[in-house]
This record gives sequence, structure tokens and C-alpha cells, in this order.
Amino acid sequence: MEIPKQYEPKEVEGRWYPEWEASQYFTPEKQTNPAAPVFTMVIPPPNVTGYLHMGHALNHTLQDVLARWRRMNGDRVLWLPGTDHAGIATQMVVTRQLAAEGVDRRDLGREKFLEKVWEWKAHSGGTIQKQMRIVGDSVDWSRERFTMDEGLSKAVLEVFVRLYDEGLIYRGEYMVNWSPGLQTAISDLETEMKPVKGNIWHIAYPVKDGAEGDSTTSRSERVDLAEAYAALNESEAKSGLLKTAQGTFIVVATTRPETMLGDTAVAFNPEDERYAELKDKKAVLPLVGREIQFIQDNLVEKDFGTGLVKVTPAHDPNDFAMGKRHGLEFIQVISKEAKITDAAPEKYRELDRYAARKAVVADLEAAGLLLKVEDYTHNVGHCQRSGQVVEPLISTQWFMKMQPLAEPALQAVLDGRTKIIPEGVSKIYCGWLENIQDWCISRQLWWGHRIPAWYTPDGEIIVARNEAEARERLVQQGKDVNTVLTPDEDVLDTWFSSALWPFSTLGWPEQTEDLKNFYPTQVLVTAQDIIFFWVARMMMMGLKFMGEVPFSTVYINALVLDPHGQKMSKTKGNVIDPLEVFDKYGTDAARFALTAASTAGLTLALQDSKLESSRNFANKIWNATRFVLMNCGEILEDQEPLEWETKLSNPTLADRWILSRLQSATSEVNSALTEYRFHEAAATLYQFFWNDFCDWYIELSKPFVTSTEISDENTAVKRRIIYILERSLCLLHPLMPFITEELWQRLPHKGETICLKDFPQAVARDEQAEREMELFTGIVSKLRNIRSTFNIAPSVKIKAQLATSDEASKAVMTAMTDQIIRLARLESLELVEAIAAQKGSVRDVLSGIEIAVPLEGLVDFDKERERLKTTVTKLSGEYEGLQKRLSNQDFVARAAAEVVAQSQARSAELEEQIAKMKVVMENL
RNA sequence: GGGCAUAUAACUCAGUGGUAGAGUGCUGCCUUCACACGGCAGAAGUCACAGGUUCAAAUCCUGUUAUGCCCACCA
Repeated sequence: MEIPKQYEPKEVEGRWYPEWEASQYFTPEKQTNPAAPVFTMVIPPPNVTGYLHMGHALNHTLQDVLARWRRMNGDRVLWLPGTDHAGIATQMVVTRQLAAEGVDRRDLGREKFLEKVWEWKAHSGGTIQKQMRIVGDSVDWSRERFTMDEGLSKAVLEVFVRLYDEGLIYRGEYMVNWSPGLQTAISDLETEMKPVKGNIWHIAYPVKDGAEGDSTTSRSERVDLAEAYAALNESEAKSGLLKTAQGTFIVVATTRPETMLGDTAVAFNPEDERYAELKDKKAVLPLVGREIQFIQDNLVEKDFGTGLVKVTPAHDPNDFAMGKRHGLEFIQVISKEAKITDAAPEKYRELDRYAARKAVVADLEAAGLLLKVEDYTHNVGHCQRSGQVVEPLISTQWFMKMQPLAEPALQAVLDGRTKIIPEGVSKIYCGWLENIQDWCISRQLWWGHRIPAWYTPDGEIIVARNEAEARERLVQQGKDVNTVLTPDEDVLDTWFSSALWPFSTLGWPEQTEDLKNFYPTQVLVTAQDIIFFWVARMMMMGLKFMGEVPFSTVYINALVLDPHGQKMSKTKGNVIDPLEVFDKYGTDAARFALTAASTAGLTLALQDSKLESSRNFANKIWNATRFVLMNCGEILEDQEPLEWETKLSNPTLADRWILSRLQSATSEVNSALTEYRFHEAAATLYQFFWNDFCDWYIELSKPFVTSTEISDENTAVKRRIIYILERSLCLLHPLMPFITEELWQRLPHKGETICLKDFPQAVARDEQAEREMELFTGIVSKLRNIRSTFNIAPSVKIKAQLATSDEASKAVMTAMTDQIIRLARLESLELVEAIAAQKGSVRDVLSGIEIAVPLEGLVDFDKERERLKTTVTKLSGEYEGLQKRLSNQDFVARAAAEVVAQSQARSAELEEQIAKMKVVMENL
């Protein structure tokens, strides 16, 4: 035949997306029913510099499953795509590229540089959009957005100005996380705490305590402070207060000795009586000579270290807070370049912070003031982007006041207006909002939304949507309209514009049709690492500016781990490229594997075995269709629509059964996807298609379908098999769009896409058919088991007898006699009233049906005894358990009547079966 | 230090208050006219540990242990 035996994804996949896109199947306008429900999702915008990684592959697959499923259900689906300008990442990429050409960004200047970035975006951007087409993302490209688009930028200005006018955005001088590598402030979220192996240095500061308080004692008279300190700490009275002949010293411990150059106090806990006497004294800062005060602050733990803390208000967040509380001097000794400033003694100036650390330690040691050095591992803030150690610095930045915005965002999740899945994640979300800190929103970058603020020569700030409005505001304040206005140089954190994404993409602040139609969205599918960065902030902004939650459900997809359950990382070298996976196994198979692995957990290890079984599944679908195409030619020519009901004039058991199975698969898929139980949808489809449809229904249809005779019966079977196949392809399409479209169009649907076909809707199941079919498959399996146990070659036909007193069972066996003969490879099948004890006959029992297979001379009695024994043991185990339960009065009295009845029925059935088996064993 | 998860077959994971399931792997048979990326038949689990609730617990509660993730200002 012309259809290959193996499915070749590469032959098929590239073909369909261009057609779908050109036909605009993915715009909500394709759905013409105005009453159809709306289903909106906005894509988490990938970085414009980005390329598709495994996380995207999973995230996009799940969104696409939902979008295609809802679309086939008749919804007006809008899945809105777009990209993020990714301030820091993009600026870094272009800066690096320019550097490779020997051009320094600063020489180029801001305007020229920005031109280069736009140029870069035009030429090198768009990678991810191409990759999204490979995955099959059914997004509406006509509505694609970029966070730096004109419309979205307008939204950013509007939000900034409104929040500023409300006092929710402010500018101020605070301690921020400074990235010396990027030369910009970064937010707390962009700072990653990582354990770093370092030291903790114990340093003595002389105390100036009146008469003998002279630390400049000459070398010869010097006391060994280190020894004294060691002695003191071996004694019971651990303390950092060292009284020696040479004078009094206090001992502080620090992980960053270089910051001592900026110390302006030493702190201890107000309740720490050991140091009460120091309250009004002064210490002399070594190497610097500055006199510094003692302060008392609850922040200091009595029991940690010596209980004395050096305070560097300009270089440590805690010390900054203490500095504010106690009105200390803020001396900046480390610069934005992470070098020592002119505020420090001359010999340290211009030294890098780590060189300065060495120098300071060396000098303290020389002065005999370094008392102890311990190894110490502590958490140090690192810049997420550059990887450099963050320097806490005091700097003037823009901040957003978060508390008033966080409150409604918290409430919306608590009262269920927005549901976060999985449940545990909503607790993380709530916890963060409850302890929210103000957000540093300004960045010292060029690429991004410029902060809409201007400064007058006397330092006044004017915030406005543009310069003209700024001048209007000047006039309103009674100032000269021609005042020189200097624009703010900074840009906004990338996440500022992303926070507006669910409504800015739909046209806000204009009241567009799209905004009215598609906001709020139904579901956001995203990854856990951006819950704070993005999800929480969208919630805040959506509630603030739209007055409604931006999405009713947030589904957090799993983190994709490598096959060994390890987090993927470049340093570990275990990063899996999704495009390689698609290439190796096929896109549909990879999508299916990802969906099947999307359980309730927060992680997902991508196993090769899962990918292989998914690939095999695609092949199974291919071959099942191949079978139909090869055998049902004349039906496929027929243009009559394939409606099951009208053709079902004389349904067989198999027909009723497969229809019932289809119904239950349909209803399970629908409810699984409604509740975001993706794996369940995948498992249901896999089992239905493979185990029910292929293993049984197709097998049962073979005598009719492969028959060359044209009869009404044969034609009816062919029609039914095509019907079930088509329904199956529709069910599978959201998960496996390419292969299903390909096969759909090979069936008589030329030019009709499967993308817009009706998703099957479940009707009632036929439980009787399912029960009867179970009986049939049970008999066939038992007979096959006997064949297998005694190694009967497939070519050898055997005889069999069945006996039962149950009328319904008899009817099934009668109707299915031919099929039992065929599937169990029998010579003949006899239905008898009772089976007589026969020598050399193998026996079995199945729910009231006795089976006998005469195997004169072929039976190995030991084997048979063993086979029967295993069966009896298994049944007896269950029977005894039930007996034990039923003899328990409490069970009979308290358990649900239904459960008791069920147990009794099962028990009786088992009793009969075991009795029969025992007779068989005795007769052996 | 706080919080959130997770512990089930060799591996990766589902699962439900009524004595356990899948995929892969494993064993045996089969190159039977859709598919060896296949078919058929099998073996395999004190459902982490210890208590408690219940007629009944792998499933609910408590504690323990182990692992993972997130948050946090211990110098």
C-alpha cells in the first residue's frame, strides 16, 4: 500500500501549521455563533531574545490543549500571543553583540543604542514565534503584542501617572540591591540568596573610656588580645568585652570586614546587661580613627556571636534600618562600581571590595586587633541576571507602594474569585502578599519604558504622560511654563509592563471591543518561578485598573526535570532541548508525553520511556487508521455523512460496547480537562484508543471489514468503525494536532479542518453492554491463558466447552460463539448444560461459567495443578477477607447497606467458583 | 528559622475510606494478511516509619524520618 507502515512525523508535521495560520482558524471570529461563550488566555510572554526551552514546551502544550479543546467545543477562543521586551536580558544581548563588533554602548549613546536594539529585534528576534508554530500553538497571530508596542507603552504611562497621582508610586533614597555588574538597582525578587563559603572575622575595637583609654600604646607594651579573647571565651562568662591592661576593647564579628571603614556605631541588645556600661561611651574605629557611638537595638540577638554588632548604615539593610532609627551618620565607603570611595582612608581608595577586604584584614592583623577567624558559610545576595554579588547601597530610586495593592489581590484568592491550582501554591501566593515589601521599579538601563518624570532646576519632580502635560502641570502649580525640564534617565522594571499584560494587550486604556469581549480571561497557565514576579502583580494591576480579577483560574504547570529528576541547568549540562525531542520522537508524541506527565505535582521528570510510549501511541493511531483506509475504500468514496445512530440498525454487542466506551472516554476527557487533570485526559485517551478500540473492537470487526463480500452487514461494520475512528481523532486532536489533522484529511474530509470540528459530547453509557463484553473478553482471556500455559502453538486449534446456568451469560456466549472461536483459535466451541468430568481436560471457572478444554496427551498435570492452585489461592484470599468482614457484626450494622450487599454477593460468587475449582482439582 | 510539597512494583508516576493501577523494564510464546514503535499470556508492591480516628485506613488526623522547593535581616 501507499501508506507507510510507520508513522513519520517529519513527513506530516511541517505541512499543517501554515495552512491553519493562513486560514485563520485560530481567531475567535471564526466562531460565528454570537452566543458562544468566550474563552480567553493570554500567553506568558516569552523574552523577545528567547528561544523555546522545555518549560515553554510544556506550558504551551497545555495551553494549546485547552485552546483547541474549547475551540472544538464551540467557544470563541482567543489565545493571545506576544513577547516581552525583557529589559536587562535584551540590553545585555545587544551590548554583547556590539562589543563583539568593537563598539562600546556608551560611545554609541542612548538614542543610537536603542535604534540598534530595535534593529536587532527586527532581524534576530522572532525565533520563539517560529518555534511556537513548530509546537502547534493555536494562537491568534493577528493579535500578537509586544510589551514595547505603542499601545502597551501608553498603558504603562497611564498606570504610572495614575499610581503616582494616588501616592502609590514614590521616589526616595533607600537601600537597594545594587548590581555592580549591570550598574543598576534590582528588586528583591531579582536577588537570589546563595550560600557562599567565607569567614567570620572577630575584630577588636578599642573603647575610649576616660583616663587610660589610649589605644595607641606602643608596641612593646602590647597585650596579646587574641589570647585574652580566647581565654575569655573558654570561661563561663562569654563576652565581647575585653578589659586588659592596655585598655578596654569590644569584639565584633563580621563576614564583611571591609565595611568597617563605614561603621558609625556598635549595637547591642537593650536587655544585654553585659554591655550596659558601654551605653554612654565611645569606641574608636581602627584603621580609620573615627569615634563611634554605642546604640541599643532589639535587632541585635544577645546570644549570637558576641552580642555586639558593628553598624554600617550605608552598606547593610539591617544597619540601614538601625541607622535611620538612631539617627546615625551614613558613610558610603563602597561605590556603585564596588570600589572603596574617597570617604575611606586614602590607602584603601579605589580598591575593589574584595581587595579592600584583604587589605583591611591584613592591617587589622598587623595591629593585633584581629582576634579570631572562623570558616563560615552564609547566604549572600546574587544578581539573578549577572550572577554577581549584590552590593546593598543607598540610592535614589522609584518605588511602588505595595500594601494597598496587595490587599485586594490577596482577598480575591482567599474568596475564590481566582483559583490557583495546585492548591498549595495559593498558600505561597498569599504568604508573599501578606508580607509584601515595596517594589523598586526603576532600572538604570536604556532599553525599556522610560520613567515619565521630569525635574525642574530646583529639584522638583513632575510626573506626566508626556512633556506637554508636564508643562501643564507646572503651570497648575503656578510655575513658569518655560522652566527647564530634565527628563528622568531611568526605565521601568520589565515586570511593570508585564503586570498590565491581561488588559494592555486588549487595548486598555482605550475601551476597545476586545477589552469588553475578552477581559477577564478564563485561565492563566504559567510556571511557578514567576508567581511573585508576574502573577501576583497582574492580579494587583487587574483589580486596580479593571476592577476585576484578570483570570478566574491560575494553573501552575510543573517544573520539567531531567530523566533523573534533577533540575536542568547549564552548569550541570543536563539541559534538554525540546526541539531535539520533537525531532526525535515527533511533536505530537512529545506533546502527548508532556500532557500525560502533567499530574498534580509541581515537578515532572521527562522519561525517555514516556516519550517512546507516546511515539508508539502515535504509530498505533497511524496504523489503526491505515487499517481502516486499506479496507474501507468503498465507504470512503461515499459522501454520505457518517452518523452512528442511523446506521445502527442491528447493533452487535461489540457495537454497543464500543459506543459506550467512547461515551465514557468522552465524558472523562471533558471532565478531566475542565478540572485541569491533564494526565487523566491523556491516560483515558490512550487506554480507550489502544485497549478498547484497537485490541478489541478492530479485532472483532476484522471478519467483516476484511471480507471481500459486499453485504449490508459488512458495510454497516465498516461505517461504524470509521465513525468510532473519526470520533477518536477528534478527542485526540487537542493533544496531538498534527497527526489527527493528517489522518482526518485522509478520511473523506478533504479541505475540512479537524481544528473546528465538534468535540464529541458524552451521552448515556450502556452498562449492560459493558458487563456482557467483560464476560466475553474474560472467556477469551481464560482460553488464551490455557493455550499459553501449555505452550500450544498458534497453528494448533483446540476444542472447548462452556457451561453455565445463567440465561444472560448463555445469550452472550451464543451471540459471540464465532468470535470466541476466532480469537481463542478454537476448532470448535460447544455450549453445554454441564461439563462432565473428563480425563485430560483442562478446566477453569469464570463468574458462573465453566470452561473445559480437552487436551488429551498435551496436559502437564503438574503445571495444571499449579495453575489451578494459583487461581484458587487468589480467589480464596479475597473470599476469606470478605468472610472475615461479613462475620463482623459491627460491619454489618454500621457499613453502608450497599457495601454490605456487594460484599455478600461477591462472597457468594467466590464461594461457588472456589467450590467448582476444587472439584476440578480433585478430578485431575 | 518559617512555609509548602512529596514518600506506592526494578524505574517514573497515577489512584480511591471497603485487601492496589499505568507506562517502561522483566519472563514465556508468537515475524497470524493495521502496527515487532506489534500481538498474546505472565511475574512483580507489609502503598516510608510509629501512634490515633473508624465496622473498615495505603487512603483521614498526629508525630518521626528522608527528600525536594520557596521564603527569611542572624552580624
